Parts: sequence; C-alpha cells; structure tokens
Amino acid sequence: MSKSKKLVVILGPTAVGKTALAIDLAKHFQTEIISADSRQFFHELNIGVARPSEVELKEVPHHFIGFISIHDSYSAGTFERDALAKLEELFSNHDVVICCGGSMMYVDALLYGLDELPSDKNIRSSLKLQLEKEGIEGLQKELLKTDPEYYNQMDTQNPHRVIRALEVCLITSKRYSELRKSTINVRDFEIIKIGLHGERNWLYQRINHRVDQMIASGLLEEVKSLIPFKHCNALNTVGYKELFDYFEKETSLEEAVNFIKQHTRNFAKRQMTWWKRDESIHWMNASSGNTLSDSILWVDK
RNA sequence: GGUGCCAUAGCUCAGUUGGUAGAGCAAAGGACUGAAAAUCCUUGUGUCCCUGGUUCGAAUCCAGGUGGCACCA
Repeated sequence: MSKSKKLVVILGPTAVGKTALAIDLAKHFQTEIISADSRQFFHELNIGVARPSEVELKEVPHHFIGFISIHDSYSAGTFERDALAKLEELFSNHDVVICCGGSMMYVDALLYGLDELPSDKNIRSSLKLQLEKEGIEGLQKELLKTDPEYYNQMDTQNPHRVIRALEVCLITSKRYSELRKSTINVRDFEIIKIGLHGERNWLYQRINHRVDQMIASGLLEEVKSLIPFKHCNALNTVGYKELFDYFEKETSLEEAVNFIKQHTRNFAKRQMTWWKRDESIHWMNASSGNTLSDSILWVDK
C-alpha cells in the first residue's frame, strides 16, 4: 500500500505548547486532531490536565478528549486499537491527520503497536495484594522461577514491571520473555514526528506559570469535587494528588502548589528522556516563533 | 548592654571518647510493551562561619570575632 496518508505527531514535554501548534497545523491542513494525552481522556478532568479550551475544541475537531470516565479502565492497548480505527475513518477524507500528545507510551502504542499480550484485572489485583503482604521479594522469587530470562534483564525493583510479567505468565502459562517480541508494527500511513523543546529554565518557568493559572481558573473546585474518587488510578495524577493532600490537611496550599510545580517539572524531564533517544523526530525550539511554518515544511516534504 | 543556645551539601539536619565528613529531601542523569502525568534505578568535595591557640592531628577542645535565635535588662 502506498503511503499517501500522513500522520503528523506533535510531541514534547508538558507545557511546551503542543496544543496550540497542533491546532494551527490542523487548521492549515483542514483536518482533525487525535489526542494522545492519557489524562485528557477523562471527562472528569479538565483544568488540571490542561485540556484544550471550549473555543479551541470548536475550532478544530478533537478526538479522544473527555470520552471516558475515571471509573473506566483504559490502557495503551485499548488506545492503540481505538486510535487506529479512528485514524482509518479520518484518512478516508483527509490526507493529513494530527496527533498531539505527551503520553509517551500511548504515542508509541499508536505509532508502533504493542505485542499481543493479555491482561486480567483480577489476576493483577491479587498480585497487588501479594505485593502488599509479602513485599516485592515474594514476587521477585516467583518471577525468577517462572521467567528467569526476563528477570535477569528487567528492573526487578519495579513492582509494576514484576507484577505485569507475572500477570502475563499466569494468564498464558508461558514465559513473558517469549511472548514479548518488541516487534515494530509497520503502519500503512507515513509518520512525521515533530518535537517541541525549549531551554530548561524557559520550560520550567512556563510550567510554574501554568500551574498558577490552573489554580486561578478553579482547579481547587475541580479537585474538591473528585475527592470521593481519589482512589481511582486516573486521579493518581500530578495536580490532583497534591491537592487531595491539601484537602486532607496534610500540606498547606502553598506547599501543595509547589509540589504540583515540582512534580510537573519532574514529569517534563521524564518525557524528554523518553524522546531524546528517538532520532527520527524533527525537533524545533518552541520559543522560536515560526514553529508553524517549519512544521508545514516537514509535512509537505 | 548581659546570659544562654546555634552556625556542616541548594534545604532540614547527623557526626559517638579529637584521626580532614553522611542521611533525608531537592536537583541532575537514566530505564520504560495494557497502572505510564504511573512506577522504578543511579549520582553526595562541601572555604564543616572567620581568626588565632592547644595537639603529631581540630567539624569536634580553648579564646576572640561575625551572624542568627531565645531569655533577662
């Protein structure tokens, strides 16, 4: 199949200005936007996840924003399937589609695909229970027994990883290491990756400023209304967990806000680490001012 | 003005009977295949406030100074 269709992916750390560029590009190509921002998926989350404004959402059709609830379970795997289906639909009457997102694993799932691995909520929660009871050592021993190959290459201190590997082993009765092929699925559309970056200090100032704006826009009210659901995984999110602590009087408001800023900076750094190694990204300085025209050049090339 | 306490990493502090320093947090770097704004890993040389003294040897003891805090005037 010829790759006449193009998926333009706008990526980069949080608060760098991806949303604005994606909208400008979408308008230029008269197309639509697929969001790959795993926290903007939830309709309950708005201010704290910097969801595009109502005006912006009207300017350009967006997909995967506020389309599920924090009570639903959703993952990178389901996103891969849903986003590919949506893309096929959009490509039927657009040559270019924009994808905008800062969730690294979700972007990669869409671009390269995940291996066909099963998951089972019940098995996972029983493993989580085991973790609480025995600590990580118990799970490590079990994984060492069932899949020594994976055990020796992985970060065995990371409970998420250990649990996930055991989960797959238990469901399939096979070793995680033999199922995990890490093959890159070749898509039938062209992928153009545009990365926005900025000086560390410049970005950190933007982050700090954006957090202050979130507070001014009513983030406290938004978080307060979500207190009954604070145990939901979707709310283990920067901007929410810190304010839950504030409402439980564990920190002052000032401390909580500073923590949000700090944790957002930490997240931005992790995003940069993730994309640093990808040499196919066209990087541009977000503060340069001509990111739109430069992006258009990359797309038309 | 007097007395007492304190001064060690960016911050909060440890430092046993004198043998030239180390935790937590922050920060930086890294990992990442269905929890991913999650989760995890690695990294600690700093005029031990300054000046002098005692000592083979001082962050540690002594004197003076500077700064901070508390109490008394």
